[in-house]
Amino acid sequence: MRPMRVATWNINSVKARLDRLLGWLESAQPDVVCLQELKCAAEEVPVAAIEAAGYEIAAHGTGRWNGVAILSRVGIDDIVRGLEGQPRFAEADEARVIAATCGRLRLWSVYVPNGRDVTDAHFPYKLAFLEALKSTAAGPAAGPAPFAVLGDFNICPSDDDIWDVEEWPGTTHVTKAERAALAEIESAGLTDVFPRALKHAWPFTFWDYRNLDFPKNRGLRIDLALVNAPCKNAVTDAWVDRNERKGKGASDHAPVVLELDL
DNA sequence: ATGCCGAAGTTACTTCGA
Repeated sequence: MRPMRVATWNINSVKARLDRLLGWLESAQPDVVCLQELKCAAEEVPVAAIEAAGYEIAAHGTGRWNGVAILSRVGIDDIVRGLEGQPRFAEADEARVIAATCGRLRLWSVYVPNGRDVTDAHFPYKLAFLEALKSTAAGPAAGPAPFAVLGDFNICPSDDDIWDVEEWPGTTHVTKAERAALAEIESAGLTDVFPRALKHAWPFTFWDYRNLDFPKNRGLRIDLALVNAPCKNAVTDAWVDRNERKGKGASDHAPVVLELDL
Protein backbone atom coordinates (compact mmCIF):
# COMPACT_ATOMS: atom_id res chain seq x y z
CA MET A 1 0.00 0.00 0.00
CA ARG A 2 1.28 3.43 -0.87
CA PRO A 3 -0.35 6.85 -0.94
CA MET A 4 -1.72 8.15 -4.22
CA ARG A 5 -3.16 11.63 -4.72
CA VAL A 6 -5.95 11.86 -7.31
CA ALA A 7 -7.72 15.10 -8.29
CA THR A 8 -10.55 16.29 -10.52
CA TRP A 9 -10.70 19.84 -11.83
CA ASN A 10 -12.91 21.63 -14.34
CA ILE A 11 -10.17 23.87 -15.68
CA ASN A 12 -12.32 26.04 -18.01
CA SER A 13 -9.81 26.07 -20.92
CA VAL A 14 -6.53 24.18 -20.61
CA LYS A 15 -4.82 26.68 -22.92
CA ALA A 16 -5.93 29.85 -21.10
CA ARG A 17 -5.21 28.16 -17.75
CA LEU A 18 -1.87 26.49 -18.59
CA ASP A 19 0.23 28.60 -16.20
CA ARG A 20 -2.23 28.01 -13.35
CA LEU A 21 -2.29 24.28 -14.15
CA LEU A 22 1.50 23.98 -14.11
CA GLY A 23 1.71 26.00 -10.90
CA TRP A 24 -0.91 23.83 -9.26
CA LEU A 25 0.76 20.58 -10.33
CA GLU A 26 3.96 21.86 -8.72
CA SER A 27 2.34 23.02 -5.46
CA ALA A 28 -0.31 20.30 -5.01
CA GLN A 29 1.78 17.36 -6.26
CA PRO A 30 -1.10 15.19 -7.52
CA ASP A 31 -0.25 11.79 -9.02
CA VAL A 32 -3.32 11.76 -11.27
CA VAL A 33 -5.53 14.67 -12.45
CA CYS A 34 -8.85 14.44 -14.27
CA LEU A 35 -9.54 17.62 -16.24
CA GLN A 36 -12.79 18.83 -17.77
CA GLU A 37 -13.65 21.67 -20.16
CA LEU A 38 -10.38 21.68 -22.09
CA LYS A 39 -12.17 23.93 -24.63
CA CYS A 40 -9.88 22.84 -27.47
CA ALA A 41 -9.24 19.94 -29.81
CA ALA A 42 -7.04 17.12 -28.49
CA GLU A 43 -4.20 18.10 -30.83
CA GLU A 44 -4.22 21.65 -29.43
CA VAL A 45 -3.65 20.56 -25.82
CA PRO A 46 -0.25 21.89 -24.61
CA VAL A 47 1.16 18.39 -24.20
CA ALA A 48 4.85 19.32 -24.19
CA ALA A 49 4.53 21.65 -21.20
CA ILE A 50 2.52 19.05 -19.26
CA GLU A 51 5.01 16.30 -20.08
CA ALA A 52 7.87 18.57 -19.03
CA ALA A 53 6.12 18.83 -15.63
CA GLY A 54 6.41 15.05 -15.34
CA TYR A 55 2.98 13.87 -16.46
CA GLU A 56 1.73 11.66 -19.23
CA ILE A 57 -1.57 12.83 -20.71
CA ALA A 58 -4.52 11.27 -22.48
CA ALA A 59 -6.93 13.81 -23.97
CA HIS A 60 -10.29 13.75 -25.73
CA GLY A 61 -11.36 17.03 -27.30
CA THR A 62 -13.14 18.11 -30.45
CA GLY A 63 -13.13 21.92 -30.42
CA ARG A 64 -14.13 25.02 -28.54
CA TRP A 65 -16.47 23.33 -26.05
CA ASN A 66 -16.24 20.36 -23.69
CA GLY A 67 -13.07 18.26 -23.75
CA VAL A 68 -11.67 15.97 -21.01
CA ALA A 69 -8.25 14.60 -20.09
CA ILE A 70 -6.34 12.47 -17.61
CA LEU A 71 -2.83 13.41 -16.45
CA SER A 72 -0.72 10.82 -14.65
CA ARG A 73 2.79 10.38 -13.28
CA VAL A 74 2.08 6.79 -12.17
CA GLY A 75 1.39 5.31 -15.60
CA ILE A 76 -1.56 5.63 -17.98
CA ASP A 77 -2.92 2.56 -19.78
CA ASP A 78 -6.01 1.17 -21.46
CA ILE A 79 -7.31 4.58 -22.58
CA VAL A 80 -10.96 4.65 -23.69
CA ARG A 81 -12.80 7.67 -25.10
CA GLY A 82 -16.58 8.05 -24.74
CA LEU A 83 -19.31 5.87 -23.17
CA GLU A 84 -21.03 2.79 -24.52
CA GLY A 85 -24.24 4.11 -26.06
CA GLN A 86 -23.35 7.73 -25.33
CA PRO A 87 -26.14 9.98 -26.66
CA ARG A 88 -25.36 12.62 -29.27
CA PHE A 89 -26.47 16.25 -29.13
CA ALA A 90 -27.35 18.16 -32.31
CA GLU A 91 -25.93 15.19 -34.20
CA ALA A 92 -22.50 15.70 -32.65
CA ASP A 93 -20.35 13.31 -30.61
CA GLU A 94 -19.21 15.44 -27.70
CA ALA A 95 -15.93 14.85 -25.85
CA ARG A 96 -17.23 14.26 -22.32
CA VAL A 97 -15.62 11.04 -21.05
CA ILE A 98 -12.12 9.57 -21.05
CA ALA A 99 -11.01 6.53 -19.06
CA ALA A 100 -7.58 5.17 -18.13
CA THR A 101 -5.82 2.91 -15.65
CA CYS A 102 -3.26 4.77 -13.53
CA GLY A 103 -1.34 2.62 -11.09
CA ARG A 104 -3.89 0.30 -9.48
CA LEU A 105 -6.84 2.63 -10.13
CA ARG A 106 -9.25 2.51 -13.06
CA LEU A 107 -10.77 5.98 -13.39
CA TRP A 108 -12.91 8.12 -15.64
CA SER A 109 -12.82 11.86 -16.18
CA VAL A 110 -16.39 12.97 -16.90
CA TYR A 111 -18.04 16.23 -17.95
CA VAL A 112 -21.80 15.80 -17.64
CA PRO A 113 -23.91 18.07 -19.91
CA ASN A 114 -25.15 21.27 -18.27
CA GLY A 115 -28.81 20.84 -19.18
CA ARG A 116 -29.21 24.61 -19.74
CA ASP A 117 -32.95 24.74 -18.87
CA VAL A 118 -35.51 22.11 -17.94
CA THR A 119 -37.48 23.02 -21.08
CA ASP A 120 -34.41 22.84 -23.35
CA ALA A 121 -33.49 19.80 -25.47
CA HIS A 122 -30.18 19.83 -23.57
CA PHE A 123 -32.00 18.68 -20.41
CA PRO A 124 -33.25 15.26 -21.67
CA TYR A 125 -29.81 14.92 -23.28
CA LYS A 126 -28.29 15.36 -19.83
CA LEU A 127 -30.55 12.66 -18.37
CA ALA A 128 -29.78 10.27 -21.27
CA PHE A 129 -26.06 10.87 -20.76
CA LEU A 130 -26.41 10.01 -17.05
CA GLU A 131 -28.24 6.79 -17.97
CA ALA A 132 -25.44 5.77 -20.36
CA LEU A 133 -22.94 6.66 -17.63
CA LYS A 134 -24.73 4.33 -15.21
CA SER A 135 -24.91 1.47 -17.71
CA THR A 136 -21.24 1.72 -18.63
CA ALA A 137 -20.05 2.19 -15.04
CA ALA A 138 -22.08 -0.66 -13.55
CA GLY A 139 -19.56 -3.36 -14.55
CA PRO A 140 -16.37 -1.85 -13.13
CA ALA A 141 -18.30 -0.44 -10.15
CA ALA A 142 -19.25 -3.97 -9.10
CA GLY A 143 -15.80 -5.42 -9.80
CA PRO A 144 -12.96 -6.22 -7.37
CA ALA A 145 -10.59 -3.57 -8.73
CA PRO A 146 -10.50 0.01 -7.41
CA PHE A 147 -12.63 2.21 -9.67
CA ALA A 148 -13.58 5.90 -9.59
CA VAL A 149 -15.70 8.24 -11.70
CA LEU A 150 -14.48 11.80 -11.19
CA GLY A 151 -15.64 14.99 -12.76
CA ASP A 152 -18.11 17.80 -13.16
CA PHE A 153 -21.55 16.21 -12.73
CA ASN A 154 -23.47 19.49 -13.02
CA ILE A 155 -25.78 18.22 -10.23
CA CYS A 156 -26.06 19.40 -6.63
CA PRO A 157 -26.68 16.09 -4.81
CA SER A 158 -28.68 17.81 -2.03
CA ASP A 159 -30.11 21.22 -1.18
CA ASP A 160 -27.07 21.75 1.06
CA ASP A 161 -24.88 21.61 -2.05
CA ILE A 162 -26.05 25.05 -3.21
CA TRP A 163 -25.67 28.25 -1.21
CA ASP A 164 -29.42 28.91 -1.39
CA VAL A 165 -31.73 26.57 -3.27
CA GLU A 166 -34.43 29.26 -3.23
CA GLU A 167 -32.21 31.26 -5.61
CA TRP A 168 -32.62 28.59 -8.29
CA PRO A 169 -36.37 27.92 -8.57
CA GLY A 170 -37.16 25.24 -11.12
CA THR A 171 -33.69 25.29 -12.65
CA THR A 172 -31.31 22.56 -13.67
CA HIS A 173 -28.74 21.10 -11.26
CA VAL A 174 -31.24 20.75 -8.40
CA THR A 175 -34.20 18.91 -9.97
CA LYS A 176 -35.58 15.61 -8.72
CA ALA A 177 -34.92 14.03 -12.12
CA GLU A 178 -31.20 14.85 -12.03
CA ARG A 179 -30.84 13.74 -8.42
CA ALA A 180 -32.68 10.50 -9.20
CA ALA A 181 -30.31 9.86 -12.12
CA LEU A 182 -27.33 10.44 -9.81
CA ALA A 183 -28.87 8.10 -7.21
CA GLU A 184 -29.21 5.45 -9.94
CA ILE A 185 -25.49 5.73 -10.70
CA GLU A 186 -24.70 5.40 -6.99
CA SER A 187 -26.97 2.37 -6.72
CA ALA A 188 -24.62 0.60 -9.15
CA GLY A 189 -22.12 0.52 -6.29
CA LEU A 190 -20.55 3.97 -6.22
CA THR A 191 -20.20 6.29 -3.21
CA ASP A 192 -19.94 10.08 -3.34
CA VAL A 193 -16.74 10.87 -1.39
CA PHE A 194 -17.57 13.94 0.69
CA PRO A 195 -14.53 16.26 0.82
CA ARG A 196 -13.40 18.58 3.59
CA ALA A 197 -13.92 22.30 3.10
CA LEU A 198 -10.74 24.28 3.74
CA LYS A 199 -12.86 27.26 4.78
CA HIS A 200 -16.58 27.87 5.53
CA ALA A 201 -19.07 25.18 6.49
CA TRP A 202 -19.54 23.37 3.17
CA PRO A 203 -17.17 22.09 0.45
CA PHE A 204 -18.48 23.96 -2.59
CA THR A 205 -16.48 23.34 -5.78
CA PHE A 206 -17.86 26.04 -8.12
CA TRP A 207 -18.48 29.74 -7.73
CA ASP A 208 -19.73 31.87 -10.64
CA TYR A 209 -17.37 34.60 -11.82
CA ARG A 210 -20.22 37.11 -11.51
CA ASN A 211 -21.71 39.03 -8.59
CA LEU A 212 -18.83 38.47 -6.16
CA ASP A 213 -20.02 34.90 -5.78
CA PHE A 214 -16.65 33.59 -4.56
CA PRO A 215 -16.02 36.23 -1.88
CA LYS A 216 -19.63 35.83 -0.76
CA ASN A 217 -19.29 32.02 -0.87
CA ARG A 218 -22.30 31.64 -3.12
CA GLY A 219 -21.18 28.25 -4.39
CA LEU A 220 -22.25 24.85 -5.63
CA ARG A 221 -20.89 21.36 -4.94
CA ILE A 222 -21.11 19.79 -8.40
CA ASP A 223 -17.63 18.31 -8.92
CA LEU A 224 -17.79 14.83 -7.47
CA ALA A 225 -15.70 11.72 -6.90
CA LEU A 226 -17.79 8.54 -7.05
CA VAL A 227 -15.86 5.46 -5.95
CA ASN A 228 -16.58 1.73 -5.73
CA ALA A 229 -16.10 -0.23 -2.49
CA PRO A 230 -12.43 -1.26 -3.07
CA CYS A 231 -11.57 2.37 -3.81
CA LYS A 232 -13.65 3.71 -0.92
CA ASN A 233 -11.73 1.48 1.48
CA ALA A 234 -8.52 3.12 0.27
CA VAL A 235 -9.65 6.75 0.82
CA THR A 236 -7.72 8.36 3.68
CA ASP A 237 -8.62 12.01 3.04
CA ALA A 238 -10.42 14.33 0.59
CA TRP A 239 -10.71 18.11 0.29
CA VAL A 240 -11.60 20.97 -2.05
CA ASP A 241 -8.58 23.15 -2.84
CA ARG A 242 -10.50 26.44 -2.77
CA ASN A 243 -7.25 28.42 -2.74
CA GLU A 244 -6.95 27.63 -6.45
CA ARG A 245 -10.19 29.59 -7.04
CA LYS A 246 -8.49 32.80 -5.82
CA GLY A 247 -6.76 35.49 -7.82
CA LYS A 248 -6.38 36.58 -11.41
CA GLY A 249 -6.92 33.95 -14.06
CA ALA A 250 -8.60 31.33 -11.84
CA SER A 251 -11.02 28.73 -13.18
CA ASP A 252 -14.55 29.09 -11.81
CA HIS A 253 -14.15 25.57 -10.36
CA ALA A 254 -11.73 24.45 -7.63
CA PRO A 255 -9.94 21.08 -7.70
CA VAL A 256 -11.26 18.21 -5.57
CA VAL A 257 -8.40 16.12 -4.20
CA LEU A 258 -8.48 12.53 -2.87
CA GLU A 259 -5.79 10.71 -0.92
CA LEU A 260 -5.85 6.97 -1.52
CA ASP A 261 -3.83 4.13 0.00
CA LEU A 262 -3.60 1.80 -2.97
C1' DA B 1 -8.60 40.28 1.35
C1' DT B 2 -10.82 35.89 -2.43
C1' DG B 3 -13.52 41.61 -5.43
C1' DC B 4 -18.27 42.84 -9.27
C1' DC B 5 -17.61 37.26 -15.84
C1' DG B 6 -14.62 34.66 -18.95
C1' DA B 7 -13.30 31.73 -23.10
C1' DA B 8 -13.31 31.16 -27.97
C1' DG B 9 -14.43 32.00 -32.70
C1' DT B 10 -14.51 35.87 -35.34
C1' DT B 11 -13.72 40.98 -35.91
C1' DA B 12 -18.66 43.66 -33.08
C1' DC B 13 -20.91 40.15 -31.58
C1' DT B 14 -22.41 35.43 -30.39
C1' DT B 15 -22.60 31.08 -27.91
C1' DC B 16 -21.84 28.68 -23.94
C1' DG B 17 -21.37 27.92 -19.06
C1' DA B 18 -24.18 27.07 -13.77
